[in-house]
Amino acid sequence: MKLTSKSRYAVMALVDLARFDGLNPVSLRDISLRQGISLDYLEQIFSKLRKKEIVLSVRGTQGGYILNKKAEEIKLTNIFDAVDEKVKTLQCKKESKKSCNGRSTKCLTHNLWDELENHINDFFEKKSLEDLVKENTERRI
Amino acid sequence: MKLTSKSRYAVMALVDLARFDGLNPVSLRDISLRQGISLDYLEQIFSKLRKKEIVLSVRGTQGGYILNKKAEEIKLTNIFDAVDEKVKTLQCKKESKKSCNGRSTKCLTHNLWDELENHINDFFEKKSLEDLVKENTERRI
DNA sequence: ATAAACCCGACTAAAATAGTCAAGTATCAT
DNA sequence: ATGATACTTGACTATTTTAGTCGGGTTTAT
Repeated sequence: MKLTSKSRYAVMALVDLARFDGLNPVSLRDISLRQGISLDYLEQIFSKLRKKEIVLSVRGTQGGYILNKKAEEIKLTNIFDAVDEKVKTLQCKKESKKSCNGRSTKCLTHNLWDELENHINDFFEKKSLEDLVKENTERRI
Repeated sequence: MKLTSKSRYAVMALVDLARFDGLNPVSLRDISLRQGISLDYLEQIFSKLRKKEIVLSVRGTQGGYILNKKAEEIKLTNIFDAVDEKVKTLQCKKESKKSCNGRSTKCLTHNLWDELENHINDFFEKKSLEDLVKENTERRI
């Protein structure tokens, strides 16, 4: 399983975007400055978010990004999926062909990792971008 | 967050050990053969498990390892902790000093990762080695 | 026209992972 | 006693992943 700064940045950037969303597109430059994330890196991340239709881009001056869905419809699962952050406990891919077919004593823990994955995915499927924005604005009152 | 093959091996090896536990010590060589894990790597892993008092070693011929606690008392948390598998979403350590103190817009997602960690740790704290052994023996009937 | 912004692919330094290797020490069986 | 078995320890290394950087585009508002 992995969960690295790329997905953390993606979530941070989208929360930032969601808060300023509505009027004008938000430029990566602004997000970069506010969140302290490298602009170049943000571009990579948003390229993926756009391909998964989580954001829309507006090119040219005054351009930027806007959310392509309501914040409440964007679940964390979608974000992680977009940036290739596999919520995956390293499994027995190679072994599965020969030995991890239920009969062998290998992969005793096979089911465990499945269970864990489901457990985590549940968490991410329930949590939406809107939840995070709310939590944050509440806290700053 | 990390969850790599080291912890997978640790769990696999301990389930294996638990199943053969009781009579004689189980040698790493046997576990290595049964589970297809490099003997050298297992030695590294068991060295850590021993230091955390999860297993006891018996040296010399006919030696090996035995569980140091009842299987039901060994929770997955303990195992992960022993092999240094931090269940930790990479956090804002460095930033926290200057900016992640509640006032800044950075670390908007700070709480999220805490929540996630707790969620996962719950899972691991409930699951014991015995659970895994049972699940496995049931499945093979 | 020009500057602001997105777009895209290649490159790379550093860290983590998944081991290997070598040289021990302890204990049992004979 | 002595050899074989098995644990003990620490150093080493190849591979992969991560977290970016860099250079060159294209689009569009003003």
